[in-house]
Amino acid sequence: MVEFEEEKEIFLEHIRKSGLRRTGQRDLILEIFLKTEEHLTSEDLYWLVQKEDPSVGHTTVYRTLKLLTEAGLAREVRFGDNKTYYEHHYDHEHHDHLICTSCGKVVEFFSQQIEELQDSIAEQHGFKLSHHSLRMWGLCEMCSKSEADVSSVPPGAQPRVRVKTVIGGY
Amino acid sequence: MVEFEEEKEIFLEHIRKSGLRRTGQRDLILEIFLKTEEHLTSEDLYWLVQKEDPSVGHTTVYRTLKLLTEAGLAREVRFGDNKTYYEHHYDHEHHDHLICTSCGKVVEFFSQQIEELQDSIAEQHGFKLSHHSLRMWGLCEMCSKSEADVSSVPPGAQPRVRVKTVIGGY
DNA sequence: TTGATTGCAAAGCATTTGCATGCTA
DNA sequence: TAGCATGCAAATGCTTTGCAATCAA
Repeated sequence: MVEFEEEKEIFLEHIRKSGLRRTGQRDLILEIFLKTEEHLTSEDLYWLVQKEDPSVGHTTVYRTLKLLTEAGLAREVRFGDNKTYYEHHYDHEHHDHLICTSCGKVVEFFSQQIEELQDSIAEQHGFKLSHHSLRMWGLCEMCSKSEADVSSVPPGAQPRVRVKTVIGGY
Repeated sequence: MVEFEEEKEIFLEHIRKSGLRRTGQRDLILEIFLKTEEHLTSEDLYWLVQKEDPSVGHTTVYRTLKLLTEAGLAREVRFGDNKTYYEHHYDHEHHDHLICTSCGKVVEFFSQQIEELQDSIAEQHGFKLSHHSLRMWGLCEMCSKSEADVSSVPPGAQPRVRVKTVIGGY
């Protein structure tokens, strides 16, 4: 069984429409991106690709992620650590992010009510909206419980977001 | 009449509490920051400071802006061009941003309803919220009117945001 | 064959850091 | 006088670009 047929077709269609070329590297990068259901940096994806084909360069991964974004398969997100993460975009509901500033956990959520309010605010200001980004930072349940007790931070917890001074606003 | 007394007092108080020192550079940078009611990068502020005192270095402006942020006088914001902007924070209502992707115009807005929805969503997920960032991108009224007609872009319009692929998510 | 694609190295940017000197408290 | 602050230069980290070689159509 072939996986991600639809996504791959969309990619090929985008390649075709834009007069670009299909290459082994692009296929491989797309494949691995689609397989990985996580927020990835270009760097992260680069290392995954390396395991399959060590000849692929950093640059190609960067360029391919841009391509996937243009094709509507990927979406760029930032969590406040000055890195660009990519997540699946095609066939994924639009959503926003809740980010734990202690352990780096990211929760995706969606609120129809907020979406509607946003549209109406944009309209009030005469804006034709193309996209938006809503991020909320705070302590997740686990981290706020163990706030006072440093030793109880989950072992191996790797904060994705190390917020010194907050980027992206309060 | 002395302007910005309150802000200056807050700054001095912060200096005191943190065991830091008051210097001419910090005073000057604060003064100019307070005078400028705009979204400024460290670079922007650096050049304004240069006009008054060419001996002040870039580093000091960076460091002082961090200080002002810690003191609660400034707030960092990002609009999608990978630069950090600063805006006044003290005694300024919390607000979010609408950004025109064509001319770079930034509109500040506030919605009590959205704030409340955010709080309730965070609560549902067990998060103790510390801050958030909501940005919406699109075309402002003027730009969407002149969309088809490139020649009618306002002369001298300096897009603050040059969005190639969107940073910060849709 | 033609022109897009690749990978390397180098360049770009915004931001941060090391360090000797200078200056508040 | 102690040690924080400053400014320079260099380093950093992520991302983009120039370019010669390679490869898809």
